[in-house]
Amino acid sequence: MSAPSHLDRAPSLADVLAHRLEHDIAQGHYAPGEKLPSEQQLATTYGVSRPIVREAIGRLKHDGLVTSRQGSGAFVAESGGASVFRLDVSNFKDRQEIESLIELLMAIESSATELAAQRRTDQDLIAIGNQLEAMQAAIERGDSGVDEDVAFHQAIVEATKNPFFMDLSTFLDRRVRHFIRTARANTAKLQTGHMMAVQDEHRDIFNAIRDRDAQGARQAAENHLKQAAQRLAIYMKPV
Amino acid sequence: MSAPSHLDRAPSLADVLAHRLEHDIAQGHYAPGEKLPSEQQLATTYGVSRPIVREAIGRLKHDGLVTSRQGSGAFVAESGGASVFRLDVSNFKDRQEIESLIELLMAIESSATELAAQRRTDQDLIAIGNQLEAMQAAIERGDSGVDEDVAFHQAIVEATKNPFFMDLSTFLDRRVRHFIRTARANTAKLQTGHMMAVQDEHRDIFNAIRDRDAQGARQAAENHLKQAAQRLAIYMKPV
DNA sequence: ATAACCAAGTTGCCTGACAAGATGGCAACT
DNA sequence: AGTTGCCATCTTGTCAGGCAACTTGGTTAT
Repeated sequence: MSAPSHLDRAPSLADVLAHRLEHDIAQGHYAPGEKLPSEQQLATTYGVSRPIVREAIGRLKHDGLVTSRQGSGAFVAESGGASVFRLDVSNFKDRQEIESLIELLMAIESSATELAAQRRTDQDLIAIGNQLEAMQAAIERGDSGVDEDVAFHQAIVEATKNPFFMDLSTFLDRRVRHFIRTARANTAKLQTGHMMAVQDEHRDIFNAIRDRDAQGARQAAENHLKQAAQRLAIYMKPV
Repeated sequence: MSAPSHLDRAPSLADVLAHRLEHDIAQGHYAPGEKLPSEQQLATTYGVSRPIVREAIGRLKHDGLVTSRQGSGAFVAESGGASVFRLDVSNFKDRQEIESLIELLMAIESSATELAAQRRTDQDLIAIGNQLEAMQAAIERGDSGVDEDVAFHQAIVEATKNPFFMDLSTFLDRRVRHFIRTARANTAKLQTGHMMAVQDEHRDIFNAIRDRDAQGARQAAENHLKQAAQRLAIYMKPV
């Protein structure tokens, strides 16, 4: 079935070529705006076939590092560097990586909560309140409430109206939530006492947002995330 | 939302196919761990050739959405969602987007400064101090000092030892700096008075980091970024 | 000199083919 | 029977060659 015993699969030729070109561009070997060699030429110099070159270049195009014009050639993108940022998270649960990820999540979420308090519309507030109630219902139902927890934070982030916050938060929440799930499967320890605390912290955040108290919202969010990180630490295996 | 409405260029077949598969996976049309149709099959069903299918799937692999095993097939990745986050920034001067970007930058940078104050080694402090002096030299030289400014912040972020902060900050700094450069080319207005203020704010940050005053570092950073945003607003064209 | 034009180069895409790895079933053996 | 070993078959990875659409720069004709 799954059992993804990921031995490092051999990198494909397109992989190594893409990385090589990427490296050459970053190193300034090809200047911005410069035309890079034709596919045929790259194929011969690197000893691979043209489809491989196409795949590699296609990847760079996708990452905004080069743009190509039919009939003309491929050019490395101007405007210093890529127009898309890639955040690679190795699926592997490396403790260090998870902690770094959580730090980033805390930074994003606390700022987002502050902004949400400043900008929330009445509709935003209603949405956040609904998620708060959904969380309450989950608790009384005896559910894990992880999904509702995430939804609550998502509703807050959406009130910022900042797409970057929204996207990043979605991604990070997903990641961390996934980590929690897999980790919890090992320890299998339910903590209903914790959830009451979570809900109290959530309520503080909600009240601050309701009152448009930006500073208070930030502090409430920081407090909540700090507590959450501590609760989470239980699931972390000691190194 | 992130409609790739690249007006300049018609989307390639691989593009549309990749987006389509991406959409199907996100929509749950293909479950995690499920094997998706063979390349040949996809080629016939979508009416394109196998190389195109390969390119599209290669892109999804690159983004961590699917994994493929030679001889077996391609499977959509487990672990809820992608393992890489893509932040697409349309290269061009959309005021809304720049403001959102700057907000994100402020969130990252102020948190990073706080962390840096907690974790800095003596070596980190020296590196940051060096950049501070370089900035001073640039001012006295009459330079723009944008590069030195960025380098100062980079040195701080590196002191966090958090790779995600480092990478994201690098990207955002690059983007914003690029915006400043192009915008400044229009207004072409040098502001030596501003730079003295910048330097003062930088010094406050430095001192707080030196004293390991996390709270003070955060406040100094927030103050600096707030001021910087206001100075930057000059370059923003009214909508 | 200027304008139309054509040939070479380049990307976008296709067909066909072979090698390497994986899978499932069939046959042989215990 | 149950297990083991082998093989046909499928799938991905890679290659070769070729045609169409487009860009570019020089050449020719006016």
